[in-house]
Amino acid sequence: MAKLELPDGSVIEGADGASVLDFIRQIGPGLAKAAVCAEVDGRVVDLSCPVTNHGKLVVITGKDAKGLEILRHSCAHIMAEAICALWPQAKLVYGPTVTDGFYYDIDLDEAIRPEDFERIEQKMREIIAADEPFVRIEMGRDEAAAKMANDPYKLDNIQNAKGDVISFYRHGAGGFEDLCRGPHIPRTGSIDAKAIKVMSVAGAYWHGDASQKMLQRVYGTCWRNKKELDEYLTRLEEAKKRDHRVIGKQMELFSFHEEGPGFAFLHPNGMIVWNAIIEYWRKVHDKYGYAEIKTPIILNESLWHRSGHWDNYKENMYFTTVDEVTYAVKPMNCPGGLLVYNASKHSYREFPLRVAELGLVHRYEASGQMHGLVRVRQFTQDDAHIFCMPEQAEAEVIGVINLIEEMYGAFGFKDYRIELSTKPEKHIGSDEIWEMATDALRGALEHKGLPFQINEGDGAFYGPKIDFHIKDCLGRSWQLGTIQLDFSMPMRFELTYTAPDNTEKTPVMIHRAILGSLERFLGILIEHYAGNFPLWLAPEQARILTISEKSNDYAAALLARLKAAGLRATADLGDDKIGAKIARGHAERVPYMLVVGPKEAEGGLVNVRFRGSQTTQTVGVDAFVAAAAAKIADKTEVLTFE
RNA sequence: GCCAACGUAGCUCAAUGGUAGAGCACUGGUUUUGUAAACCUGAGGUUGGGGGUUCAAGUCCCCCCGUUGGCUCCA
Repeated sequence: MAKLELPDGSVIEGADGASVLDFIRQIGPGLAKAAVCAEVDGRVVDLSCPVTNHGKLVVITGKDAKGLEILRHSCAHIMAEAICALWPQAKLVYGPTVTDGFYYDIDLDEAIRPEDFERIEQKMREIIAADEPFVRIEMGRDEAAAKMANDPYKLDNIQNAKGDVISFYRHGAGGFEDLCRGPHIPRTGSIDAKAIKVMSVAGAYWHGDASQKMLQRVYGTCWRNKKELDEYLTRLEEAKKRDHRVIGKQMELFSFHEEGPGFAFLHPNGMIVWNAIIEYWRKVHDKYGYAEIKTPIILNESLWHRSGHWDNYKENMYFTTVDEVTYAVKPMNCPGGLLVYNASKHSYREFPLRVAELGLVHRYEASGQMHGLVRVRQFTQDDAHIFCMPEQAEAEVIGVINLIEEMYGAFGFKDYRIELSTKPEKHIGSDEIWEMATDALRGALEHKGLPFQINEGDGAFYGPKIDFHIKDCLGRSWQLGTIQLDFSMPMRFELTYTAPDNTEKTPVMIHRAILGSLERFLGILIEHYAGNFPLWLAPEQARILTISEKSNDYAAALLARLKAAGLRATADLGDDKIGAKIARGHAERVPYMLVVGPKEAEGGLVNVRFRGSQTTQTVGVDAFVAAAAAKIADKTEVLTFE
């Protein structure tokens, strides 16, 4: 007799070797139908798995996160079966689940096109309708390797598989079979045929290695039911509406042109947001004791030999030659900053020396990498270099973290992840100096009580670093800030300072960025706010809408009053009806619409309509100006008045 | 850079190989309006660029540029 204990402590018994499903049937037919897999003693197994001895049983259904993942993984196999039925010469490579779906990498000379998706889905629905069982076949590694001797991909998978038992799954009338660790759903019919969709196809290198063959990666998704699939598709639509490239056009924030691929053109509206960010940035940096400099964009090639960029980075740099002298367009700001440092002699008494630069850099990225403002070839780094003595490093890093917390908070990013990257194999500098630097970074994080993840061996060749990844309102992660200790540059540029003992020493250099790339940060902000900027960032903060042209004089006086108060305001004096003006104001994401007619003119009032809302509120002009000023000062996202 | 798809008016999109259109925006006019789009009118295009096939190309073929989705890389 075999026994299984349920989570509630009750025990069910069955014949030795009976399947997990046989046991679950004892609990109830409904559960047996809903079950996709089971956990026996913490190990996830197929329902067909025989039970011997005693154990603990947890039934997994599609409702569990684990169950959904199994549904998707099995769905990847069903898609593979469908593709093999349509293209018998297709070779299967690897088909894992990913967030919200799955993909299957396929080696096939004929291109799979979006027009083929419907055919693939149709075939998948047939396979699901046939409700064939998933049959697990186990064998030893050698036997499996012999079986797959003609398939280099599966042979590779067998070699990389953990454990001694290699398993295959067979389903479908045609005897479709694929190497897989499992577990899988009991029958193809366990999947809701209305809840699947083939999403896209893209190229992917085998093993992610650009020197290997390019495979076709077919992405699909699978949900518990049609409702969930539809919700997912709606979510994608919503995300698309937030796309900063779409909103950037709608709000006339920026544009791109063939004449400068990867170079953003900022329009007047975009510049307002840009300048608001920078104005705030300067204020905070002043508060934290930074000086600001500006160094040239184009510098003699020799500088880049000295900095090491020419050796490590020249494929990504732009060059220009004038009068037979070659110049490089800077990909980083540090070499210029070091020339500024070396322009005068330094004492430890000046330290820590914090020097910031909003530096425009160019990096030649491969064409396939560009993406709106988020990935460009020209961008502005909010850079800074801190020069200090070794014993000051940790306190300086703490100071940078404080600055980061303050700035991210102002933009509504409360949730971020921190990673500490340590010494890579290829590095310069002694182990002692690496240890000192890594301790400084770790010590700063521990002093702040911040949780962090360690990326062993992922630091730059010149020093360890801390990276900050923020989460936006859609839960997507973006790397923004970075703090790096650099041992290379101070030596290459022979930086010195006079130490308390009157000897010349090499300073420690901290290289840091808070927002990373301002262009990219603007793109992230647009998506984070879906274009609904808080008042302090909004290109147009208030718009006066007249009921008719009879109120134009009042509107003009009101506009002058708002502008005098420093508000970015305009007036819509056209002969459109008020409904049309309001609709346009909402569409253009104006935070405050001030409706004025004879009534308001008489009482010195404005009727305020809030962006995205139907509610209106009539207040005096002074009250409105004061409320708006307070919102701007607070950097709040809330528009409504108390 | 690699694989695939796409590129039509300022924007969003139509157009079996047979005269390139619509909505919004824009021009001029009518209307003087009270809370999510009044009406009329006009203008706007070497269909990304270049070559080819054809009596005829937005549409088919080739090359280039750009964009999109991924891979790789990264701020």
